[in-house]
This record gives sequence, structure tokens and C-alpha cells, in this order.
Amino acid sequence: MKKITLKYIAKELNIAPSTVSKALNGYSDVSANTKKKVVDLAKSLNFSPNTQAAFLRTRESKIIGVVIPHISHPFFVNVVKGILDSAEKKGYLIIVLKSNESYDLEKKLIEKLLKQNVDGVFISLAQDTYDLKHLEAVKKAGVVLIQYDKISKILESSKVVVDDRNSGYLATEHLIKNGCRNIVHFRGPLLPQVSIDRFLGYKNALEDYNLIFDPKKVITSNKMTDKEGFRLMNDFISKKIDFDGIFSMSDYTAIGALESLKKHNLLVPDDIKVVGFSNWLLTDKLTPSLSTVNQPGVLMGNKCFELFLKEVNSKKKKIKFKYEKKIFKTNLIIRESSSLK
Amino acid sequence: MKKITLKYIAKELNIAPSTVSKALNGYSDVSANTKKKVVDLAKSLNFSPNTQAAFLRTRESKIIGVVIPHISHPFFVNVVKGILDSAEKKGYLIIVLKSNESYDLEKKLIEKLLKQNVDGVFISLAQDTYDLKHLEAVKKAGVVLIQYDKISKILESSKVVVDDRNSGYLATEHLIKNGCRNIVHFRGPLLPQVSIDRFLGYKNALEDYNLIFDPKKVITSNKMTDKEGFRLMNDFISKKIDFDGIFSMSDYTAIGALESLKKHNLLVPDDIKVVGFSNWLLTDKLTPSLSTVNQPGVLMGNKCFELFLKEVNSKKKKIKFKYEKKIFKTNLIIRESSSLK
DNA sequence: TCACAATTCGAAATCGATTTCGTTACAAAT
DNA sequence: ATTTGTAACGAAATCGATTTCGAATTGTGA
Repeated sequence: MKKITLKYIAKELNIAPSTVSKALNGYSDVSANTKKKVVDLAKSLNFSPNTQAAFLRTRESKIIGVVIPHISHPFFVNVVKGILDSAEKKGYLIIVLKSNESYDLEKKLIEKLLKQNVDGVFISLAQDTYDLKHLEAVKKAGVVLIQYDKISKILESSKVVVDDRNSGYLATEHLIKNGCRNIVHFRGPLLPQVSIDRFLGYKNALEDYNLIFDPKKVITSNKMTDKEGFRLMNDFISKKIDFDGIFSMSDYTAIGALESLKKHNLLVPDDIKVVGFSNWLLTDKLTPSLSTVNQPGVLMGNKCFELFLKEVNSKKKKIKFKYEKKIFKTNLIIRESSSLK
Repeated sequence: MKKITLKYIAKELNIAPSTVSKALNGYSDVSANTKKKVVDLAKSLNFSPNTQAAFLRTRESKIIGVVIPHISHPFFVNVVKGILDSAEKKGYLIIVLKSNESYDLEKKLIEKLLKQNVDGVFISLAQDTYDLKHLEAVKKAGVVLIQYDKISKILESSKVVVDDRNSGYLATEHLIKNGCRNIVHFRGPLLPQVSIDRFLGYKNALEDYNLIFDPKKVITSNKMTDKEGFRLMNDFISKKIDFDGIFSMSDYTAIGALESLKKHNLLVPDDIKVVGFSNWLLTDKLTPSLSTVNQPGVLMGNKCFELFLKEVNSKKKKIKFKYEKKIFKTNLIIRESSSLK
């Protein structure tokens, strides 16, 4: 069981390792003849250069680190899938790490990735990320940074997002058009831009349809879990404020809210109509099935890699480069929880 | 922005790189004095050795590849979590790849991991994996192989599984004790051991309780999706065979079956009682909520890494080594879908 | 005082691939 | 015939860390 190296191939063909390397890497100072011999032998031996050794010279690890806040969230699963599909074709390996929405963990993960000499870091920020030094460090290290979904407005890099504001608007408008006049909004933590934008969409829709915006009807949920949704909904109901619709920035909290409504004998969609966000797995199997906003995760993942590659290539060729921001449209999936009948 | 290397530290302290290396790696031929100087400076510079360069000599990449069949399956998410938590402490990085239950893809993934020179491969086999050459190759390459959940009986390695047979038995017994006399079994594809074992548990339970085992009541589902469960259940119902319970080897097919039952106006749990497998996310939110078998994924992940480390260490010290097989117990989660009332 | 052992350190080889630069051989140009 | 140019290849340095082996220094015992 011999290890197959450049040197081995060189010896077999009685030429120098440098020539073998050049033949395999498309240098021009190799004759067509020897090039063919090398390529053929390499293929037949199933040779591929040792990535670690190659890295020492090229500084390319062909590894990309992807940071996601959750793993159970199907949207992120789709994004990863999109990245994977694109990256695979170019021979990149993907390391997925999850931050659990924690800034501290996120910082550690980034350090880990930099130690591993990844070529790129794709990140969706944790909820409580307030400081961006760790991401500045990524750029300083010459590593390509791509932000997706939960991005920072301040930090420069290429970005891939959905139109959260418009999505919030559409969801709310849908509720209004189906007769809701008193719509509660479950918003996320105050910091992340997605949370702000979805909220603004909600608010704008109310204004456009001449409904009064009432801050008391905005429930801020920091944890975004079913339990939290259940708890907060119970609290809200106990305040006896009239409402006939809910737009939640997450399906998961919406599901908790649904449980609370059931407990209080409020019928969905008859008494209260509900729209969530992100189209979680099995939300179509609930009773009632949950209306939601669907984000094109796979396409977003594809785009992330595309922007990454563009940046890598311009760096190699030392071409000037401009950050891009791609905004994807979402689509509303209307199910039982917000239907008219 | 200078890169911090061994050489740099050596120059700073006016000693040789080799001495620095030895100081950091606990060699005995370094004086306590110089050792302290080196360690202190290294710490203050936040130095950590370049992993790729170190690999060239040590042949340790400190990377583990984990192959899972699905990503949306919460059980596997838990296993990965368990591996991650353990591996992190020892400075290992985890690459998670998913095979989509495809043998061809699985083979490619393994090749990819070997090219990356991972130290270990943890794998749960794809449904249709019939050939094991790619896994033999892992062992031949000197890479530690750990099999978990869907394992091969033939291939030698350390293994981490649950007692599938007993789990199938308990689930079926539970249905019997709650009054079921005609229990349908959704089994998975014929090949994987988990599929066989869960089926055998089902069969054994019937026999122990003097119920007739009827092959016609065993529905083989190759795809294990909700759609497939729905389709197969419809087919089965159209055959007009009496039944009052279902034990499904997967929650996902069980959910499809539930939809079919609803469509045919069969009440759960009144007319039919249902038990699934794996405790998928949100199965507790369904109406009725789904009874299921819970596997201790996190603990299994922990164990995988423990066995890996044991093997690595004995290889280093050239101690004799014996493969271990750890069998975990499952627990039945009884919810509405199989309750008496 | 001398022989020898223990301690501490450094020089150099090594891992495997890449890349610069120099050398050869031969053809074309003068 | 001599110079120039080009195609094709190889020698050697390099990336950053590890590790073997030998050298220098110090200490120990006879």
C-alpha cells in the first residue's frame, strides 16, 4: 500500500517532480507528449495532490466555513444545501458550524475556522451579536466573508438576503385582506435587522390600510421557541386586548401561540388568523396547517457561493472588486391557519 | 500584519525553532526556564501551529468526517451534536456530510473525506448500501472508522447503536396492551439492519402475545417520506384488511399514514392507534400528537467520539485494540396517537 | 583531575507540492 | 559560423512545523 505522491509519479516516468506538477497544473513549459504521459498515469493511479501540502504554497485550503444559528431550522438547512451543491462542483469542502444564536460561541467558531485556514466564511449572525471585531478579523486575514440572512448593515461584505420588510408587509396585508383588523405581531429580539425589517413591514401594512398601529400589540420574543410563544401568548391573552390576527416572525413561536389559543378556546382561523415565517418542516401537517412565508434557501445558498467565487477570482487576478448585495423575494404560503373559511 | 510562526517566536527569543516546538509539545529536553518563556510568548501572541504544516509531519489533521443519511432528521442532528460536544474539547473539527440515503453519494463522500486526510469517519449507512469496499478503504488508509445507528453486521469496527429489536418490541407491546389486535407494521427497505431489527421486534411481540403474524400486514416502504406513507396507507386501506394499530419504523411515514387515516375518516386513537419512531421535531404538536420511540442521539454521539479516541490512542501507543459495540436503550414516548382515551 | 553521564539545545532532514530560476538542446536568424 | 531565441526540463528553495541525532555544556563520581 504505497502512498501516491508527485515524487512517485515523477520516478515512474523518470522525470522531475516539478515537471509533473507543471503538467498537472496547466503550465505552458511542458511538452504535449510528457503532459499526456503524466496526466494519464495520474488518472490511472487516481492521484490527487495532498491538500495540506499544497496549501503550504498556494494558501488555498479549498475549505469554506458556514456558520448558522440553528440546525433544526429548515431554512438554514436549505441554505447549506444550496452552498453545498454549488461548492461541490468547484471542489470545495464545507464545514458547517452552528452558533446557537450566541455571540460568544460565534466568536469561538470564527477563530476555529481561521485556524483551519478556510478560504471563506459564510455567516448568518447570531441574535445577540453586537460587536463585529471577529468578522473584521476574518477580512483582515484575507479570508472572504459572505453575510447571508441575518446580516450587519455596517459591516462591508457581499450579502445575500430576502426582502424581509416586503415579506412582513405581504403577510400582514394578507391577514388584513382576509378580514383581520387587530393584528398582533410577534417580533424577534430588537437587534437583528431581519427582526426590525419584518416588524417594519407589518407596521407599514397597517398604515397603508388605515389600521391603527398599537405598540401594545407587538410582542417581543427573545427566545423564538414554541415554549416562549406559548408563554407570551398566554400573557397577552390575560391582558384582554382585542385581536383577530397574528403575524409571527417565526413559525416556531407561532406554533407555541397556536397551542395557547387552543387552550383558551380561540378557534383558528375562525376567531384568529395566523401567519408564521420560514416554512418549517411539518408545519403543513399541523391542525390547522400553518400559513407561512417561504424563503428561497437553496437559491440563496447558491448565490452565496457565486459571490464568494467572484471575490476569490478577482483577488487572484488582482482585479478591482465591488461587494454585491443580492435581495431575494419570498413567497407567501397560504394554509388553513389564515384561510377565510 | 505579520504571520506568527514557530520561526518568528524562535527569532524573538533567540533560540532555534526546534526548541520552540519542543517547548510547546511537552518534550523533556527543554529547561523549565526556556519552556516558560516560549509558552508565555506563544500565549501572548495567540500563536497556534499551522494545522496544514503540522499535518505533513504528524499525519494528524484533527478533522473528523461524519456521514449522515438525512439532515432534517432530528435524531441525526442530535448525534452530530453529541459528537461535536465531545470532539470540541479535544480540539477536533467536524465535517458533516449527508448521503441522502444514496450509496453512490456515500461513496463519493468517503473519497472526499479521505482526500482531506480526516483522522476518523463516523458513518450511518445509506439505505441502499450493499457494498462495503469504500469503508474497507477507510480502514486500509489507517483512518479510524466508527459505525453508528445503521451499521453493517459484517464490517468490523467499533459500533454505536440502539436496541432496535427491543424498541420494536416495546412499541408493539404498548399497542397490544392498549387493546390493538391487528397491528400493521410500516417497515423500511429490506437491507438495513435497523429495518430488520425493528420488524423482528414487532414480530416477536405479536408471537409473545399470541397474535397471528400476517405478512400482508407488513408494508414495506422504500422511501420513508410522508408522501410514501400516505400513498401506501391508501393502498392498504383499499384492500379492506382489518386493522386497529400501526407501528411505523419512522415518524415521517407515520405522519403520512395519519393523513390517509383522516382522509378515510378513521379516528386516531379511537379506531386506530399509531406509534412512530425517532421523535421528529414537532411530532408533539400534531393533532393527535404522535407516540414515538426516542433514541438517545446525543449520548450516542458522545460515545462515537469516545470510541474513536480510544482507537486513536491505542494506535499511537501501539497497544493492542479491540473493537467495541455499544448498545443504547430507547424510551417510548406515549402521546395521544396511541392513548387509551 | 579525569572520565563519564545527564541536561539542554540546535542543525538539518523531512512531510508533499509549488514555483522560481537556470540550464540544456536545438532551431532560426544574421 | 556565430549569435539569438525558444521550447522543455530540472535543481533547489520554499511553505511551517516536527523530530532525529549530534554537539555543547554542566554536573557527578572515582
